[in-house]
Amino acid sequence: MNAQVSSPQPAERKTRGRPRDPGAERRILDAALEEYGERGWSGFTMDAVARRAGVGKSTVYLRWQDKDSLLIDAVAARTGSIEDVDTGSFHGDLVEVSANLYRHYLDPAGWATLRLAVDAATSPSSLGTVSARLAEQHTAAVLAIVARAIERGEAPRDLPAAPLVLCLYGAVTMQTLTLAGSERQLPEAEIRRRVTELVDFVLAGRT
Amino acid sequence: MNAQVSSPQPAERKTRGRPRDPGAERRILDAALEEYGERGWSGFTMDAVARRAGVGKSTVYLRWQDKDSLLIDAVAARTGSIEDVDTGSFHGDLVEVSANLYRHYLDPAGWATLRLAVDAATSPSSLGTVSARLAEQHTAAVLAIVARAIERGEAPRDLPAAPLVLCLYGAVTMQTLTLAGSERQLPEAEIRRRVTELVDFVLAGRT
Amino acid sequence: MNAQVSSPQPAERKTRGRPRDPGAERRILDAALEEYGERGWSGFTMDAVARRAGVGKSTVYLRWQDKDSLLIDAVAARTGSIEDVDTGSFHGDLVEVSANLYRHYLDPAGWATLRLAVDAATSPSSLGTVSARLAEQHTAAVLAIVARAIERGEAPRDLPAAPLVLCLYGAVTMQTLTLAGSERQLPEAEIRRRVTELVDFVLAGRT
Amino acid sequence: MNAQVSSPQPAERKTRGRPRDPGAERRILDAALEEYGERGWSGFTMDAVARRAGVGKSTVYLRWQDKDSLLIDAVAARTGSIEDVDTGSFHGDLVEVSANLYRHYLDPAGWATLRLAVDAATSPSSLGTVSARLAEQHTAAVLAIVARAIERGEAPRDLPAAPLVLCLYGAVTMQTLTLAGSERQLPEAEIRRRVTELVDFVLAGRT
DNA sequence: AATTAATCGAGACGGTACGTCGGGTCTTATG
DNA sequence: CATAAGACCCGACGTACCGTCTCGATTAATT
Repeated sequence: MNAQVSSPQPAERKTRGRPRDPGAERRILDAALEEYGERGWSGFTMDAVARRAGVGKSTVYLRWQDKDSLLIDAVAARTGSIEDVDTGSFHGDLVEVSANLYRHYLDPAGWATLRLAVDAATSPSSLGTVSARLAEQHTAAVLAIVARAIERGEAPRDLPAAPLVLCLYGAVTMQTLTLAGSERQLPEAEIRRRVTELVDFVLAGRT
Repeated sequence: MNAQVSSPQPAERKTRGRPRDPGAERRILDAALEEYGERGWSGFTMDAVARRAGVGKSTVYLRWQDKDSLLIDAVAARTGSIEDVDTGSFHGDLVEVSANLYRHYLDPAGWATLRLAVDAATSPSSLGTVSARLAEQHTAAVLAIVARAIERGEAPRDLPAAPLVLCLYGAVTMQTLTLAGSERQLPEAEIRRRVTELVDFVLAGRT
Repeated sequence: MNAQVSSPQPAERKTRGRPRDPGAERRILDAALEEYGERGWSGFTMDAVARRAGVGKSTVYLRWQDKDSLLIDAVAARTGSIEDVDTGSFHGDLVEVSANLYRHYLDPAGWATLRLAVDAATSPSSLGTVSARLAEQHTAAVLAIVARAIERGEAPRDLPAAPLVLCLYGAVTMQTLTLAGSERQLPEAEIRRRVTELVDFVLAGRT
Repeated sequence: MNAQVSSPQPAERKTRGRPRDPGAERRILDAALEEYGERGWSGFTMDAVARRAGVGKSTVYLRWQDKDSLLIDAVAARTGSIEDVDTGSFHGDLVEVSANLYRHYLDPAGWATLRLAVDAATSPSSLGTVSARLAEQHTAAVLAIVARAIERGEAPRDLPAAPLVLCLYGAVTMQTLTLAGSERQLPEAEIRRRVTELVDFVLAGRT
């Protein structure tokens, strides 16, 4: 998916003057993500990002109005491809998509998505919609899974999809929330175990 | 409840010289909360807090080692009394406790709890336990509710309490996450409606 | 006079390709002078000059290698025709030429000449000769006047011309130096009065 | 002399809070002068000054509002003790004071005084008076010399002192103006020779 | 007519310095 | 001693300009 979230300039296509370096954007986003991963939020510096991307600060500020916007986009760019999943069974799909989210949250960049969403919720800025947009992407993916399951007759026609998404994603979020720094290295098997437990709970008596 | 979380210096009682102004602590915490509510995280300034509290910066730093600690305490001080609930029915208790959480999250100070928990999860600092402690409080409360329900025969003995808590709290969290600034004023009825939907979903086929 | 001082590229005459816009040079110099007059040195910007001249920055940098060179030329272009003066008497000539200089210094562009000369004196750049060249022009003019006066018998054959030039020009310079922004609008009569006083002093006992 | 020219803050004496480091001011001024001497105007950086002075940038900006103000003060601080001179004879005094000025101008810091004066004359800022104040100091010194000479009977009672000062100082200024970088190392004897020539010219027929 | 080569306006580029702001510490004089 | 005030060092912020570069679009002189 990976749609720009707060997105560099509305892009008035006139092609007057030197065109923007098409590679710069990618390089900056990557640099931002790496910096964020290595130094964390409080060590995250625009100067460092620019330097690492081999770019002048003006080039960064030409595309993003401030630090937050950049980080949001950098982080949102990573938030793709969680969603498309098709294992053949309803239960399997939910486990798969939840495990994806779980893994996403264990990655510093992925976790940053959540942090920014939390920030955005109360901040007076215009970025308030970030979380909503991100959430929509996820929701849509799970809704597709549910629709498929209903088609296949694996789920009742009146299965309340919205609460299901909220519960599943929320549960994963809450669980990763309690994992401190060192514990954030879970083996794949453990992730699947935890996720399966949640899916089982959510699906109990509905298949 | 309101246990100090990272807490002003243990304060070795020796009482030589001028005693600490007993009101200062409260004034600082209040000021911190107000500042945080009005300006958000990025506008939250130690100078501003001190000024609003009518206090010197040293007085603040004498009690809290840094900005994070202060905000954590300021926020934790508000985080009380979510938990004890007894409406007489399992369903009612869950609705009540979820609504409490919902309301808590709509308050800037309450929301800050979540933000700090998110921060703490990846930060190398010693605050990593904050979220855990907070989560424990909540979990314990819901576990008590579940135990009571089982006693009353309203729930099966093998009801998986842990996933239930995660799903319910997670779902509330995710839902408030998508609420932007202006939408964060929900009428009580709307809160109950949303919460009831979630509880119904979680309890379906289990009562 | 108006010789190019650091001058737009020697221009190797080959004339293939589009010829340079003949008006651009003039427009840029004018714009530079106006900008300098309005904003002063620290507000003098290449972008602004280009914009005002209705020209791309490349067009400017194609003709002058840097900001200094442009300003020098812009300013030197205005520095003409101070020198040729012939009133018929020695005293009259000196008054005339001094008044010319005085007026020149009250004009922002003229004043800029001095500023650049001062800059050039210590800067390691190759502009070091600017002041010298300018000074030579002036000196030559006054020397001509002195020679004429000696011919006419108005001045002794051993009149030390060099110190005379230094004193006269120096005195005018120092006097304009103490004039702040608002005071730099002197009526013609006042200029003549001040200049006459200086010439009288310098000529005393020598005619 | 060395009066503050644009001078750090009017200084509202209340002595609340930590007093300003009394050494900082001196250290900053010295650092500024050294930086200016070594790197010249265009290489003169606030960061470098602060670093060299072992001081934070805020400490600098607390005392001077911007780069210009600092440089003016740094440079003005050096402009002292040119003036007091008493060799016993009128001619000797003038030679002495002129040689002092000459030497002052050959020093980068001293030359900067002139540069700033020139800047100040046209700049819209409030520093327009710098040059005037500086000039006054010098003028006053020479006037004292003239007065003494008249007392001693070495000069006529009606000697026009003002033009004399202007001519002498102006001539020295103009002469140093034509000296390029490398030529600015004159042996003491050469300075005296040049200065004596000027004084002789100015005094001719008046002693 | 097609080609070639230079110039043009526009504006993005990598840098560097600016002046501001905030964190956390330190130093006074006053309780 | 603690306190209120406020200066201190540090380092990041976002802006502004410099001088360079790269576009697409002219504009002539040369094929």
